Amino acid sequence: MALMLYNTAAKRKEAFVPLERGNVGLYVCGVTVYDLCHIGHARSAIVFDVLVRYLRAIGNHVTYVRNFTDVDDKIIARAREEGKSPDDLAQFYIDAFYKDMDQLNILRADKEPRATEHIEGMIDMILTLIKGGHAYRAEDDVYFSVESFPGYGSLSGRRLEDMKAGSRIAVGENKRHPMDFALWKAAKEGEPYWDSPWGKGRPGWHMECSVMSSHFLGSTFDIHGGGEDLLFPHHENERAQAIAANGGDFARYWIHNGFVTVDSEKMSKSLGNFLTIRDALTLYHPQVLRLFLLSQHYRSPLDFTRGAVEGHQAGLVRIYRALERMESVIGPWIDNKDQGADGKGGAIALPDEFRAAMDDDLNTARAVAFLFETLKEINRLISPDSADSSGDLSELVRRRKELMRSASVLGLLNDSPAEFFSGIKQGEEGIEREEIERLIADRSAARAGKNWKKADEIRDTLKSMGVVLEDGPKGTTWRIDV
RNA sequence: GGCGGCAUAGCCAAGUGGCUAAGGCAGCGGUCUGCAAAACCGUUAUUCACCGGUUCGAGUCCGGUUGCCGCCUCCA
Repeated sequence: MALMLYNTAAKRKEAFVPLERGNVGLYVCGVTVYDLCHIGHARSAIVFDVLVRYLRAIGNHVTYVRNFTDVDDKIIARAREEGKSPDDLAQFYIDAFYKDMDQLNILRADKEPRATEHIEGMIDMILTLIKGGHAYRAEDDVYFSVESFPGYGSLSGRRLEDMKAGSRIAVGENKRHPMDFALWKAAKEGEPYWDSPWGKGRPGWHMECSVMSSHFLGSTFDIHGGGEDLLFPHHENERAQAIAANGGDFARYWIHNGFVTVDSEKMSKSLGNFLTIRDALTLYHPQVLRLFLLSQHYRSPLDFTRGAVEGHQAGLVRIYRALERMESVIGPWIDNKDQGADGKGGAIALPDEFRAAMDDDLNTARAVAFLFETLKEINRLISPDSADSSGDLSELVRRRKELMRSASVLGLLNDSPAEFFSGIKQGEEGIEREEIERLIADRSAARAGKNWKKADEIRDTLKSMGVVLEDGPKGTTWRIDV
């Protein structure tokens, strides 16, 4: 079994072989911190979170680098609007990023550099590019010369001639070629700046990723990821300038996740369908969102609709109910040292079917299907009329281990059933425990007297309060309807 | 205009030329239950947008048609 990944650069699935056996370097483009993260950021973060967890689960040591873009035109504009300093604004949204991503059970990267921490490195790279004839100064700006780099366009499958021909890009007065892009931008009045050989200014957008990825992972490293929209121009430019400056191959595998649409529309502020993670979390439990976002292949576009998400909520509730029942049969699930995908050590044992799905370009949809197949087995084993239920529990223990280990690689089922159900219940504050218990006691008395009419009335009353009853051999239990 | 992607059941969705087209949600029938709920069992696509072609064999490959979407400008 070997992990196959779709490499955008090759336009096909390739066997993933790291540069150094057992050691993987991964760089993912993070966010520009000028606003709250939306559901599309969540998808990207989750996809690469799962990639990291899986790479570790199969025994790799992973160095995961994810940046924050904290200097940028949008940040400057937004800070000005809010009367804050760009630094304060950036810090505010970095904090918000962590808050949202933590809820979605997204692991921290090993290195989380900010663009502003690497300005010197960027200046050095620009100097190298100028020296090598790949960049030129135009007044106080510096541009990269795309014509100086023979492979320009190969990553995104574009040809310079085509782009020039159909170009909607205005030819900057100072640019030699319309596709040339800024490496260094002179600061205008009132903008943040750093001193440089070209005067006060700030780096162009693509610089940071070239510099920071090379800084932490070397001039040739294993995987570079990001949203598909970053392929061009960002990744194309990032790669061109990095290779032009440092040599090497830059990233060997390029992975791009597909977009999220909301009700079939691309998210945009003008359409008013810009769904932040925060808003989504008021509607759905984070685990539900996570399951939904992993329920289709990462490269496919994903349409966020209420109906689709709620379908997955129903499925997740079913899994957690089974986990709850298992707790009463074989005790709570305890994390063993050898389980979980956060380990730094060797591979963990994963079911073959799960591995086969994940090895196939992280087919999380198939991996999720495996979870549900395992769930069915588990339910069968603990079903009251199951032939197996009386005797051997080792099969159940084994199945649960398979389920939980697989789920942990997906970052799912990390809550206990109790946590999950208390998290997913809505309107619980309006419900009085004592009142419910009293009604149930009344109903039990009625049932004992075979007064079914009264018993059913009480059940209906509770139902209208959002409480569902389950009569079992050990009495009546209740839960909040979800 | 250039480049790319997608069309599989009521809905979401997997499917890497070849046994009976995964899985989830919803629905229906059954078991269990006083009745329910939950769980289990069964059931729900002779067919994969449409038309051709290649092949012994195609949802899977090729060409065309239609429809939807993305990138080419900041974007996960």
